[in-house]
Amino acid sequence: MGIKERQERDREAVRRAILDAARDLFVSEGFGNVSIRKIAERIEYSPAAIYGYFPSKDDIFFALAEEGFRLLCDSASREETGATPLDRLRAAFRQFYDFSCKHPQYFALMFVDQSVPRISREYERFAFAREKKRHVAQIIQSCIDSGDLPATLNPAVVFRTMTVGLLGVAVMRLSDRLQPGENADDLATDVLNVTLAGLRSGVTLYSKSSVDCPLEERAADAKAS
Amino acid sequence: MGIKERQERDREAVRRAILDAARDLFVSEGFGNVSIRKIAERIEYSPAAIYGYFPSKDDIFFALAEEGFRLLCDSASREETGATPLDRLRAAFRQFYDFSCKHPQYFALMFVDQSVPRISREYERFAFAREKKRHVAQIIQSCIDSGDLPATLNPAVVFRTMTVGLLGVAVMRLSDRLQPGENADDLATDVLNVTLAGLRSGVTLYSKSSVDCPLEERAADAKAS
DNA sequence: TAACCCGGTGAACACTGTTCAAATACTTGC
DNA sequence: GCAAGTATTTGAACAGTGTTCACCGGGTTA
Repeated sequence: MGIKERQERDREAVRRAILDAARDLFVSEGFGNVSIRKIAERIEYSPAAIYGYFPSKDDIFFALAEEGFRLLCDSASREETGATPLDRLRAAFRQFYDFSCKHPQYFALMFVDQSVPRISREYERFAFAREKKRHVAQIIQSCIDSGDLPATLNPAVVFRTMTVGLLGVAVMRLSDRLQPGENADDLATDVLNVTLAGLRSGVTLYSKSSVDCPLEERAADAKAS
Repeated sequence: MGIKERQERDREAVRRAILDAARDLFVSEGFGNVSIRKIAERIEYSPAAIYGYFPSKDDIFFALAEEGFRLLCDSASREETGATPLDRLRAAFRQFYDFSCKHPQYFALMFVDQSVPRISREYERFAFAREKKRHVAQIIQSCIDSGDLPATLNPAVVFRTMTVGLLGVAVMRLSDRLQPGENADDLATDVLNVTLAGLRSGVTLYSKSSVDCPLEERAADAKAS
């Protein structure tokens, strides 16, 4: 009765081989230069065989994006031994920026590329990422509790505000739009400091958002699909 | 003696037709779906003819990016009738974000796409954009002069800090990574306010940068090419 | 052993950017 | 007006892309 299981294992092994080959190719050549035929050659299968495992090329990239989120969430799990809540918050977002430097291809796939927009829709599949987000929101909350951040702030909006600043730096760096004299790392530090300072200053935020997607939105989403 | 000139005009007309066709295609279908053959069909020329006007497809996109910068700089020139220097500064960056909403394809080409990174290198060609940047830097300086921003701030770094925040929001919006409950416009407002509040709070910025690229960098750049 | 099923394959389709020899259109010199 | 020369335009081809599909072969099941 182990036949079915062995078949399943084999299938999973090939699936992994495809993803590994795709990852190797796209970290070394950029995801614009990854082709089904190159992947096929690397795993010594015919190009058509890949379509028995993934319905399209985009789905391979989608799986890689998921892998990227796993990578980010794992790396961000360590190094939270900051002294103060504010230090831990700073470290968490610094790690977000560092990730964009260490894994530029993954980062582009996860946050920039327009061909993989399903991410914000696939609820179940990215539950772990939302879990991570919730964790950072707790750090933000502890900053509020300790008085490092004003009590008027919404943790979810703080999260987004800090995210987009560093996302901007990362995009600027990855798309090579900085002037020769400018340094992305220093800019990241400045953005981190300026944003935190701004948040501490007691500005009133307009955005309405919560760490988890509201239930009514989830229902509307389910109805749309 | 007008023949040479007429020839040149004809050439320029075809060049324009190519760019117009490319622009139409790429604002309606996204620049990933623009092909030389589609452009050729639109202008009723053979695909090969286009290579008499542009050395490669990337150069067409590069020309479009330049056009986008012209569009941004022009649109940003109006509406500077803010009451206070700070209002004018806010309006300038709000327009940057608005541009990303009004012309998403241009914006992606100008600030996100990795296949057009020459922009930061082509010095002469984008002199007008640096001129615009200098203008915004002057607004920032007037904010400093009026006491709306601390005198310790470097205008160029202020410029970058505000840019990357809104760039982050724009990228988030364009790549469709916001959660269903989140609103990009509100987020842009928050980022604008938080960043300005942070800058006003008297943080010390680490980045060293100037509005114009330092001369020694220009020399190094010229040597590299 | 025969039937079945399912994974892998080669070939093909419709695309893509780009190149190049050949043909055409036009300008110039006689 | 005709020939020579020069741009410009073209069709065809090359090498590549994602994707589909009829077909084949081997392991599984009856």
